[in-house]
Amino acid sequence: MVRGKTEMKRIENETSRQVTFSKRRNGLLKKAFELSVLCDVEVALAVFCPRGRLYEFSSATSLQKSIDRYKSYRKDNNVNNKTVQPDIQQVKADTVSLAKKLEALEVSKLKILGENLGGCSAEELNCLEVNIEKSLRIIRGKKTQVLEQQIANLKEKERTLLKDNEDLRGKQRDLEASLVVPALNCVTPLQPRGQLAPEQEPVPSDEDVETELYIGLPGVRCSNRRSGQAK
Amino acid sequence: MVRGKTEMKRIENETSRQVTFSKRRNGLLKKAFELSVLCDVEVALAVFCPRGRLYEFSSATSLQKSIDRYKSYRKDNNVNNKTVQPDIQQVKADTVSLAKKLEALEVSKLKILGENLGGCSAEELNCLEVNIEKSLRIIRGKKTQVLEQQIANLKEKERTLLKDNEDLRGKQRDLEASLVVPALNCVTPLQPRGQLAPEQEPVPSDEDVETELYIGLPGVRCSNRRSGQAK
DNA sequence: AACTATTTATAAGA
DNA sequence: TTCTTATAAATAGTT
Repeated sequence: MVRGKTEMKRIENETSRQVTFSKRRNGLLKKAFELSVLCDVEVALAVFCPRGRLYEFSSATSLQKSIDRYKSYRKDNNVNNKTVQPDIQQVKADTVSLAKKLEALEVSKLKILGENLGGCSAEELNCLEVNIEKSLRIIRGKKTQVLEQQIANLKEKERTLLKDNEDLRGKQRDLEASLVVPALNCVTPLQPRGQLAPEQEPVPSDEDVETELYIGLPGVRCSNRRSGQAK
Repeated sequence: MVRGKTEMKRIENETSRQVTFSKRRNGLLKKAFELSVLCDVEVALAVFCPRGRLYEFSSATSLQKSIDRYKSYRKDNNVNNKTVQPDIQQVKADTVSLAKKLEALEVSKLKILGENLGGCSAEELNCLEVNIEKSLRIIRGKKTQVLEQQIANLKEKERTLLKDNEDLRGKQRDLEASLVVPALNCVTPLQPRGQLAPEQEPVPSDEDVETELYIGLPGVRCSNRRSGQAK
């Protein structure tokens, strides 16, 4: 909040975390108090610090009273036995409900995937077929779209590479020229493999020059002898 | 705190108090959350608004859990609480787990149905396509099977009915014969309605015979009077 | 703990 | 309710 936004995650430095805890805890307690006074509402706050201490605030006469009110709000007003029970039942009910939804969804998915079709009527099967055909169309469309994008990207890359090649060839020609003119007896330069346009064929020199192009296989040489030719 | 310090006492203006409550409540909840995250401590907060609603925050899985921790802190942790608490947590964990599964399944189903394909790679789309094509084959096969079964059933029914018809016609012919031979003047027998082949047309008798076919309507009799006939 | 540069919170108005 | 704005308050890092 100051001198650079604080990232909303646990402060790793122990001391720093301790200091911040102290400051912010007070701030929070103060704010809780102010809210309860200004707006005339009941506020209960408990902060459990790591080393076991407890900081609490309640605008009611005690936090216990607030807890009781909370329980009352949660409709489990009774003493111990029943205090937690309804809550657990609520949660269990939620779980059961979720489990049912999950099962229904699983059955539905299985049917869509063509499994577990035992009890399906012709009508239901037809409905499934229609939905799946539609889905297939959509998915194929999306796939085409994705692939076309990939192709477009690759073509763009190809264009860039071709242009780079062109530039390199140009530079190479310049270099060749600057070498051929001052020293006619020392010519044939290395060529990039492949994609050589005819006009980029190395100019045969009058000299007995052996040019070797090496490809990446060990022991395999690609030689381009001109010895006999020039004679 | 702004445009003139706010006096720390109940805001008397109803509307103003309501607005301030809303704003400060949010601020307080936010601060409680921040404290719990930054300092890695458990914070529990409950605000009871005048109109009965409850706003709560707990960095634990639930405010109830914080209350239990509070009780434990206050050394009034009775047996009941201890026995029920782990259970409730177990059930809650189950619920969370189920909810996650449910969500994943929903996403998966949507994708299969061609919706929500935003982030799919070409590979994923291909996989979907293959699965769906397979499913489509299965469903179409099943559909064919169901329809063929229906056809088979109908054919079987037809066969049965034809056979019944045949049997009935045979009985009819027997009856006819037994009636025609001993008493030539007493003929027209009951005919099954419809589906009468031409050769089964009742042989018109020479006698003045009144034949009535009764159908199942109340008050309608189906008599085959022969009284005059026998005279 | 005190200081301060900044960020946040928020009261009032729209 | 939500947005805007001026200003009060909170607070991170420093001393």
